[in-house]
Amino acid sequence: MATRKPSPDTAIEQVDTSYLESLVGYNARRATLVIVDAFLRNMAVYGLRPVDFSVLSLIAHNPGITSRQLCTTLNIQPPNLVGMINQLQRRELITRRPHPHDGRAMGLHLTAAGKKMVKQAEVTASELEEATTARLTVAERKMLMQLLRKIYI
Amino acid sequence: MATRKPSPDTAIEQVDTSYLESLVGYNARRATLVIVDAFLRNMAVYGLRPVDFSVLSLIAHNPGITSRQLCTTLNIQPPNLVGMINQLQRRELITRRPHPHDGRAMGLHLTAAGKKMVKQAEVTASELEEATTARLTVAERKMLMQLLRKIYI
DNA sequence: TATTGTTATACTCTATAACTATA
DNA sequence: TATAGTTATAGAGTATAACAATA
Repeated sequence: MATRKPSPDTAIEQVDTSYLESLVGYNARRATLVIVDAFLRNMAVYGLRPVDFSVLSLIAHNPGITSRQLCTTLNIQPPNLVGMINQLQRRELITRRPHPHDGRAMGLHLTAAGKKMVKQAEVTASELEEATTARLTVAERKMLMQLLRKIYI
Repeated sequence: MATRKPSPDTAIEQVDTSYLESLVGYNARRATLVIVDAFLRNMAVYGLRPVDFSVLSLIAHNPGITSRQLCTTLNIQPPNLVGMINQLQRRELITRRPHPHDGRAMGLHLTAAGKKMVKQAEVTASELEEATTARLTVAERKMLMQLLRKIYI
């Protein structure tokens, strides 16, 4: 029979994480890290990090969106978006056009190459969703997202 | 009637995030950020970040745990833990004692002050759990953690 | 030969202050 | 006066290489 009560200066064989595992935040963070890791690996072929994918996808579904709107939607500080947008433009995935009503702003649009990449990347993202939630049923996956939204919305 | 189909160079009034919201990763990350933000605010009185709290709590429930075990459990790189441990020791919340079986390692233990702080901090963490999951029933909260664990374990 | 703890270091991510041009 | 976009910069977080002491 193994010793149960840890006496002073006893080595820990198995780490007890039961307390941390009783916290939603701990579980949410661990799950997020696993998904982000898988995302980084699978999106590397496109040269896209999660944030780049989010930006491109939002431009795809919102042609003409401004940098400011991207910042608000994705919780990015404006100075931190500048470099990303410049890089996406240098890679000829997006273009900047004058905003129709606001001379200060620029509307962001995908190039043909950008559209093609987003299309492919979204397919990869879907496959990734399947893989990371492989142990969940369709109903459970839906339920999980509903519960998560109840926290952040 | 409002214009429905966005023509070239049309301003985006309302950003359509429906695609991103269909991804588990996006929802998990957003929820995690909300919880971490709340955690940072509420734990500031103790001078503890989430990682400091996790470290102290693991030492509390696993007296004698080594740095290496903390790193493995929390997915921290050993060099990045050194500073945290030093700081917690300087704050007289933990002590390092020789490991009983391994001369290379040090067992980590809470001081009386450390035990007192962990006790209080865990109460605050519980209150925080209540607040961040206020829109979830007890059953939903349990379900959420089970579903998250199915992703990361 | 492998592992624990450590130092030094670099790279990424995120945040703030301040500027310009337009509103 | 306020906002969009930008520059410069600082701080936090995270990663790798290499070392001494011990297994």
